[in-house]
Amino acid sequence: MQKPVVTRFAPSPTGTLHIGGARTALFNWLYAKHTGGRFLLRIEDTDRERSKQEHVDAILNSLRWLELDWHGEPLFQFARADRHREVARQLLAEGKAYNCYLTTADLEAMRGAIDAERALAREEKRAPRGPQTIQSPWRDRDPKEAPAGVTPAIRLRAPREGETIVEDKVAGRVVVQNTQLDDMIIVRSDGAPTYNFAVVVDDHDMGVTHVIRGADHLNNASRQTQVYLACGWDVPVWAHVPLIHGPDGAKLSKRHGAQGTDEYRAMGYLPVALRNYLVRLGWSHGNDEIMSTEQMVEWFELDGIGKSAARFDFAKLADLNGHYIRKSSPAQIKARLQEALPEMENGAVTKAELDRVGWDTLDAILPALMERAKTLKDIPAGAAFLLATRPLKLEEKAAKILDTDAKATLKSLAAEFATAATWDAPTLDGIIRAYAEQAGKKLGQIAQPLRAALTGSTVSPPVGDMMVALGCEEALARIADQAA
RNA sequence: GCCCCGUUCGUCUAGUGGCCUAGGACACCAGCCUCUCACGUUGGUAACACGAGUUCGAGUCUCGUACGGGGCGCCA
Repeated sequence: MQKPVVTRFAPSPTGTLHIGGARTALFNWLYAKHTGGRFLLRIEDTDRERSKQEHVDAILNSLRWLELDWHGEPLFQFARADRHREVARQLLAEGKAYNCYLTTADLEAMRGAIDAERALAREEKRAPRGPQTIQSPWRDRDPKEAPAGVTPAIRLRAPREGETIVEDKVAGRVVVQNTQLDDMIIVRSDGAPTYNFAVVVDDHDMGVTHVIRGADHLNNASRQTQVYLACGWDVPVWAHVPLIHGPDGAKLSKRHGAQGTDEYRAMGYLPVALRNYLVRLGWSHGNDEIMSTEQMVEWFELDGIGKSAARFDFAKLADLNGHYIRKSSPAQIKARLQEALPEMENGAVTKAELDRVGWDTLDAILPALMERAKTLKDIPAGAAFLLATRPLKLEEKAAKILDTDAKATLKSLAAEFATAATWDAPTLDGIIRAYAEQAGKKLGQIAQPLRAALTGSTVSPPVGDMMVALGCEEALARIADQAA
């Protein structure tokens, strides 16, 4: 029987959840769901300087927001240092690792010598001589010769001949000559286990069967393979996912606008849209673009992952987001908005305003706003006319529309509206249409001045909807403000 | 510099030797719908990096070149 699949996401809490990390987490989550396996979380907090609890919280929050649930409690890597050292001791006892008494100064000197030889070789147009990696003499030296007072680092006794092969589900078969790999340090001289070692021990202990992570770790995979082999453990299935680049093709960075998942929330993107966008970045299932989470789970396979890096395209994300906003219920959007508004630009002010007048004020116009929104930000922006106070400030174009003719139209229209039997959109629309017909004018000649008077703008939801949202009194007052 | 990886429309991608006069989506352009905007809808512009080879036949296989990315720590 096939072992049940165990995947994991292992972020370092040195910042917020990077959008690339979000995709990695999504892929791991999807694959676990797809195979009926488990998705685990491990916090790689061994960098004591940069690891912060606030970052752990931020990452966990982003994962929850994305609705990527993990199995059990997150494992903290730093807390497992004793276990890592124990495995290292075992390797030492078996002769698969050794104490290395090289000092930092020694290493610098050796690297300097290698660089110098390489430079010389280039000049003389010949191949560089001697080892091209750090080769510790302590690999073969008698430990009795150890200098007094120097605490050793522990190095893995890696094979110096042959090759190390990584069978990657995405990259394929990656072969690295062992001469390229030095004896990696697994425990530092201060007793702290190194990343490439701790990762292997943890993944093994957690029972991880599939390591799905960024392609920036592909080189690490060969080193880690050597650790697995030394320990006599099964090597997991590797899948190194190509990185996400910014729109200009360079590594996604601050300059591109947003790297943190929390920033996308603040920009008004829906988790369902972000998931759909992210899953199509580097993975495909035929020509399917829009897919439900259920479909993603059903379809997600490792061999659907592409080999090349993808550029982030905000326009496509926005399109997807608009789609999912339209598919949501007004209640869902209202809830999302309440959640995200405090994080948005000027959102706190808008939220205070809406809290004051009551969120129900939005109800009449929300569906019309959702129809037009690309991000949640567009909702408060589109509802701004509701919160505005008379007399309205007119945009230049709006002022232009309100010429003498238009003002006269508004005046006679106001009288018609005052007779409305009920104040709802169909009735009001009916009045507008009847008036246009009777006056022999196009609808636009009536609706545009109305729009200008109601909003001070030339762009808005349908006027009928807005009049209902504003209420009879306010709507008529705004029309009267602009009427001749 | 060394090692590893990649390269199909502007972008994300389909494509696993003949179904490709290369398909879809976003973006863009034009039309329709229409009270503006948006939605929807119809159509359009637009790509196999380059060069050799294998083959009856190559976007698909091989090699080279160019370009891009990643990695070279007692960081993670």
